[in-house]
Amino acid sequence: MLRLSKKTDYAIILLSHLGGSPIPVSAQEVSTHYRLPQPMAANILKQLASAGMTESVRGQRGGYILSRNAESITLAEIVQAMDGEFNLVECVHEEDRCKVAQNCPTRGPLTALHRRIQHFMEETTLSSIITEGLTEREPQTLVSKES
Amino acid sequence: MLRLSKKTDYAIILLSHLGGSPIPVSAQEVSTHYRLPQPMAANILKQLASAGMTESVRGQRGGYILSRNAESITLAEIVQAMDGEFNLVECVHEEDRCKVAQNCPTRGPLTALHRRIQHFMEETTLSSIITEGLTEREPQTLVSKES
DNA sequence: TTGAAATAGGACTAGAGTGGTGCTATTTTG
DNA sequence: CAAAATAGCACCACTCTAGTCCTATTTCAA
Repeated sequence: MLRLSKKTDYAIILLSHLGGSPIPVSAQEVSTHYRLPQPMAANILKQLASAGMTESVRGQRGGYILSRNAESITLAEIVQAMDGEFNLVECVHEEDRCKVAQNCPTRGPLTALHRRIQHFMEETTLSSIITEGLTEREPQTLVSKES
Repeated sequence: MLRLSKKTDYAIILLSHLGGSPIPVSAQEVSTHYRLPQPMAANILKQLASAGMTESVRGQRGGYILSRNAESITLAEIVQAMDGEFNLVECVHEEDRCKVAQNCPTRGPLTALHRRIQHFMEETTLSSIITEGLTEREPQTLVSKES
């Protein structure tokens, strides 16, 4: 249905939160703050840690902090970590396996769309997400379909 | 996983094919031409017909033709017919239901991405897909991520 | 007029993916 | 030493996807 998974959605929220804290934040804290189930939050933070976007601090008073600054973490990276490789259509990166590769009319336009989305996600950094989240609290213009 | 369904993919192929034929094309024909399972092709063509993009001709020598010219059929419309409403994240069009709407950092950037994708899909017509499919048989530049 | 070829409109199924939970072990602090 | 936290799993219920199948109806053509 062309939708980002909820885990990716949550991951963005959690990373944005971590970006605003200089000390480790626990899964408990974020789960209560955003009213997410605690095991869910814990799992996502674990996944982000093993993907190298956060560092963990174990033990009491432990939690997670960003392992890099928010400018260097991209939306593309987050999606990749949570959802896996992004391929708009199956054949985007496997043209040789396609049955009708030579006369397939979809490759051109769909790979073009794929590249646009990929490009946007690579250009969108966690820091820009944090900034937008702080400033654009009433995104009327963003919701309407017409420009 | 942020992927178009195969049915959407097939639908684009089939519509492109119909765009090149002045006479009705049957499900049988396209299924053999593109090596798709016949029932699959038949179902997709039925669905496209009920969505108003094709018209059906029943009986022997029947089949489907485009109900409008290819310039007026957009990728957005095809995706909508096969995959349903496009929402990059659940909350794109239901901001009031969101638990953390006020301090949700994802709305801004994700609705922006949503709108870009939507816009591209609305700008991409079936006729442009057909044209690209005819001319760009070696889409090297489209596959590479850099550029 | 009758049979073949085609659509109409369903229901249906197996398998994959999603969202979410749970458990045990380990680490660290107070 | 106990509490609080992460590590690394496995696991489940549910939904969605891809694909199949069946019966009825329409139309052409021999």
